[in-house]
Amino acid sequence: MARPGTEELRRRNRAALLEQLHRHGPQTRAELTEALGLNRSTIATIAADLAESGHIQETTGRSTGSAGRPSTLVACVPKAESVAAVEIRADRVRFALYGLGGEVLERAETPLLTGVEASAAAAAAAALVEGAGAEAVAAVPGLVDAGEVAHSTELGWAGSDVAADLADATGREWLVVDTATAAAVGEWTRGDAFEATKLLYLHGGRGVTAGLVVEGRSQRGGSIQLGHIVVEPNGQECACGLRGCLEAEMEAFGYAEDIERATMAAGMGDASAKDGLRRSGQDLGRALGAVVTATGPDEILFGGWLRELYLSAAAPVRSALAETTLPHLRSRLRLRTPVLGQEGPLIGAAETGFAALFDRMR
Amino acid sequence: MARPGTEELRRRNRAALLEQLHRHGPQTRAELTEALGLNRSTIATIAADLAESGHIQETTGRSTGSAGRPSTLVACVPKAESVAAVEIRADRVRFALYGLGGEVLERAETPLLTGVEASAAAAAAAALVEGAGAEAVAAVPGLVDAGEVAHSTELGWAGSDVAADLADATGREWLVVDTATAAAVGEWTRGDAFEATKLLYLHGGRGVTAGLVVEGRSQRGGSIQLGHIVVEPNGQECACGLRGCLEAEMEAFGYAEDIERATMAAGMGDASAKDGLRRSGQDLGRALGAVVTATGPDEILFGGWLRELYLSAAAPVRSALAETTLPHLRSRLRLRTPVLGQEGPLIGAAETGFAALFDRMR
DNA sequence: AGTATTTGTTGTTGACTGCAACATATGACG
DNA sequence: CGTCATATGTTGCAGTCAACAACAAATACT
Repeated sequence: MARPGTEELRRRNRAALLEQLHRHGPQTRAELTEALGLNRSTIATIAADLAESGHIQETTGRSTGSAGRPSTLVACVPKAESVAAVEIRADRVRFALYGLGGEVLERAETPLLTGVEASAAAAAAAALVEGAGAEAVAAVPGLVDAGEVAHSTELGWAGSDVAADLADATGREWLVVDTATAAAVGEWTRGDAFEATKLLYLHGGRGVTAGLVVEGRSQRGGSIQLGHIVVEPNGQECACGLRGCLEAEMEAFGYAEDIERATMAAGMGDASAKDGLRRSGQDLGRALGAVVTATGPDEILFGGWLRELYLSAAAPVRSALAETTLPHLRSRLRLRTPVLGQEGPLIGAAETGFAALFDRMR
Repeated sequence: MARPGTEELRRRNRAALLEQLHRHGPQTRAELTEALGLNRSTIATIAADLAESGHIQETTGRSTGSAGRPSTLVACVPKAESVAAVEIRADRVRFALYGLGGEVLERAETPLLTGVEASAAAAAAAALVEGAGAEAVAAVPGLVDAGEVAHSTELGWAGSDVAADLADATGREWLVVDTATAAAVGEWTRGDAFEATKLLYLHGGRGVTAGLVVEGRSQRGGSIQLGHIVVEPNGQECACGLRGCLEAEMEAFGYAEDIERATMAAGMGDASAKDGLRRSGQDLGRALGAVVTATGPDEILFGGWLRELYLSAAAPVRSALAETTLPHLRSRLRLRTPVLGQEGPLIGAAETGFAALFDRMR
């Protein structure tokens, strides 16, 4: 009875096969053999195992055009495992249940009164989730550290133990990640940023945060308060108590979530709007410069309203960045906008949950 | 013949046992059983295996004072595996050969002419190493990325492929890490910073760099050019082409490696020296603020001449840090000085090599 | 001196993966 | 349309591994 020994191998291989299908879609057994580096017979054993437990479904292979016996196609069953993802925002809580392979099984949302406490948001999330999914993950905009939200400009929270609140409200464990990091994971796994080894996602909501993801995986401390990088020593007073934070300096220009109006005004030739955008872009570039020097990403995505800011003020962002980062760090840097839009944080939260699920299976 | 399958288990367990001995010193088989979570009999098998290959030595157990048969003591054999560590500095190349368990087997150094090219430094390193050790690791002060030194203020290099130069000169593979990261690894593994989950080591040489280590392991992009964080927009011109870099601003105060003179002068009441230290500390604190916000460490070590700066200007460093980081990030932060001194980078480089060696054994 | 306790040793067992031989299903070719 | 080449699934077997249990050994305690 060698359980923790040899059976660990089986568990690892099971998890690897399922993860492969989850991430890269239906594949033939031959492709799986290649991808996992295992023997044909081993794949057969594991596939039979997973088929019996209902995780995968095999369909008799169709001809591929080339010679040889066609390989059987293997696909994961969406409902076999699912992850409940929740995004907590200032105005509402969004929920989606993702099945294996990334399919959306359910979707819902609840409006939230502004200025809501963490426990109330947790209650709203609990009502939406109702025990669905093997893992539950919440994305919260702010500085997240070990389940706690240390600071959130958007929600006005500080030191809220959201993981505990959610656990109390639902009677289960929760993972908590920050929205920017979640979105980064989403763009890497389901967007087109999978080539980036170090991906920095900027999230512009009521606050400005950033998330760093290395090879697609979030990591402890990847939650970055970009909005509280000091860009102007002795600058504007910020709600956080510091002076000259990026958020405070930007707020002085009078917009934030109201970026559309500003870009429109600038487009119509409004000089003060133009100048505001330019200076915002410059401040953002400076803050980014420090973060880039400190973390060395190779791709930066501008999400939320920063997307609009970047699209209409790319030049000042780039030039401020150029003035504050070494050539080498700059040269390998790609600046882009995300492709998943609103869904990014939810998808990324779900993928974080799936990663945990696969890890737990091993 | 199930090689890549079940034999992988054996390899993993062998490596785990050896790593345990390397990191925590001689232990009894009973302790190893506890630490690795394996069965007594399994430990016995693996120990016999490693004893035959000469990696460990078992000595009959002595009484521990408590009841029961005394457990046999197991120790790793230093010469069984070794790592060659080299530190390249502006004035010399230092070399030490470390055996399993961290023992120093050899030590040597070669003076270097100032303004030396990367290839010449590589040749000097090659002569010192001469095929010794299973792994060879070089610590270089600067921005290291995938074996290349993108920027080094101290050495005056930019875009030097040191890994390739070393490989050419020695006919073997080299790992290249930056000096600050190496020192961080050293302080974590052999110093007293093992409690830190995110350790930031500041290295003051001719340039100012930093290294980030998460749970004792260096990571891609952990090499931080702290000296090129811009602390003064439109400030002093820096050799790197930017303006207002920390290095350039500090250099304006006239010291760098000559910190002893400055602290002494300040101690004697020299007002301008005092002011220089204060302003240097302030600039350092500001740059640190950005790095802390971006990376969220829980411990910072001031190494090289920054040690002296910190010891004599802790107040301005702390207050500037307080003005540029959120309370939560600051509250869990411990500021300290390293304990390994000059040996830190070499020890850390060696430990990086041992980590690679153990990974390769698996 | 005898008992309790802890640990090393040995033979056995259940499990896993890889291999090789065979069976099966397709395309290519005459 | 039949044969051959090719690629893949299937099956029985072999080699390896870690856990377990029973036994032996070595110590402390009474």
